[in-house]
Amino acid sequence: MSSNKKNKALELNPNVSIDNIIFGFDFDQLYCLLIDSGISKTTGRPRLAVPGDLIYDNETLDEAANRILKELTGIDNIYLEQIGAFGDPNRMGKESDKEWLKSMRAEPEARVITVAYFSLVKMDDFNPKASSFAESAGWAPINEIHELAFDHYEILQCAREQLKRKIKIQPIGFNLLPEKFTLSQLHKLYESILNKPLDKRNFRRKILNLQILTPLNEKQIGVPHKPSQLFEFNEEKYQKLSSEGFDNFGF
Amino acid sequence: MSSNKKNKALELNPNVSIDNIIFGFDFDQLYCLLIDSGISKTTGRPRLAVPGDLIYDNETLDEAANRILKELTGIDNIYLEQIGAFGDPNRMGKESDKEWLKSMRAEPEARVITVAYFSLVKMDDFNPKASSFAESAGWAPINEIHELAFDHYEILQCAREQLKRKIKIQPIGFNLLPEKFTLSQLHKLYESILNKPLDKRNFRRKILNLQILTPLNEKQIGVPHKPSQLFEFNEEKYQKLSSEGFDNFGF
DNA sequence: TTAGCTGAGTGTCATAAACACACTTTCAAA
DNA sequence: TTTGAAAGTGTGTTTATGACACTCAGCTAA
Repeated sequence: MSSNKKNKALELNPNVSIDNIIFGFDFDQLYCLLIDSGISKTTGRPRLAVPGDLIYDNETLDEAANRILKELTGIDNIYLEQIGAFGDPNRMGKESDKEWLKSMRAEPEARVITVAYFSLVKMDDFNPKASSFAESAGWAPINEIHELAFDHYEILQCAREQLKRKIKIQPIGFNLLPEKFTLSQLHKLYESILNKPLDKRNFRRKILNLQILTPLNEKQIGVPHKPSQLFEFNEEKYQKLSSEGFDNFGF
Repeated sequence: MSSNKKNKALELNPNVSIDNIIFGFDFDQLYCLLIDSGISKTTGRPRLAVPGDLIYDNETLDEAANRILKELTGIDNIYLEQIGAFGDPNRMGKESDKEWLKSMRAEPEARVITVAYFSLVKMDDFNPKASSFAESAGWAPINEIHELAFDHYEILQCAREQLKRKIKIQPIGFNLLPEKFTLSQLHKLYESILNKPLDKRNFRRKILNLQILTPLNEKQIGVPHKPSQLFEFNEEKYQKLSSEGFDNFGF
């Protein structure tokens, strides 16, 4: 780390990275956006990882996380929450990781602490983009991910736990849905995140009692069954609710 | 960062530090352990900060946090939980901070991300110790702290919030009490952490219903009022309870 | 046109948790 | 022996939770 160069602003910090678990939901299950850096020479398998990058010395951690999101998906203004720092000295010790580091990093041996984030995106907004750190990127169903580069699998599990914890307390789930959605979609989302079935009637009662949903004069069209009422999230009412100290959705 | 020296194990990483919010409780209010690095030349006031240090390249973040705790208090094996990373590029930008950095750090201009922890200690165990990073250290009542070095005040507030959140879910409060304690002491502890009064009878009922306390054949002695029954925390029962999926103390 | 499929939508009862609330007991000190 | 100070205790009300099964609306295909 040289510390007093003129172009400090453009300098990557070799010791701190951001990794960003990007969650999506397709009305059926949770997905995570993974990048593929190609077939590993050491394992012969594709090397899947969570998108991430070293930070620049002039950006905040949140800015870096947003930058990564933007570079990869082209989208902005996304729900983003820090998970925490992961810093096992051997977190990048797998052979396939070292191979990748050598090809990508100016200081491949440097000890890197990563700050993990998760973000919640509307899957429709996702515009896959060539990025500096991936040959390709795509959505993987969360339950079908069993192995990732570095300590990313561990980070993913922490992200799932944190999302579980958080959604019981704040209605952040709406960030995974389009503006207009049905109660069944929301129901399925909660089941996917909490990873357990929730009684339909009890769920609807609880959500509706919160009064943070505005029913629209609109229904689903073209579905081969009774069309569902559409709702939108009422940010304003929620702010009022939470300013009164409400912090429990009770799932 | 040189990356392939022989003595890598002994190298401080100039870019990553740990700060450790150490909470204590004296049966009346919450305290936080602060270090005093002497009178600032720029402000003329004592420079109070949370204990912390750069990390070594061969230690995990948890190990570094424990090291800081040990160096300062001489105690080991303490409840420790990560809060998260704080990385505003200007987090060390106050004049009094710069002054201190110049006198203490090999690379005073380096951009430092800090990983914050909080720990819960039994105040009796605290053995003040001369430490490399402080002239003196002492307990400050949490509600009387209004200003700290760096971004430590902000970190402290996050720590308080996280403790609040966590104590509703896990009985970590016992770490702040001696082995043997009374229900009133526990009651006061919860009130201090949650920062609101709790009904005595409802509190006692809730705690006792959890069945994680073992009543002892012992009472307070020498108190000028009805002596209180002493209890101890039953780790075993708690483990059983939480393995059954219990995660809500309902405060 | 109608029969059949699919998911939407709806209400009640029983149980459990939360909350509000006031008096008696035990010890030490004066 | 009186006083002060905190310990300890129970009930009724309200609110939230959880379990549970049928009808409705629209589409499709025979």
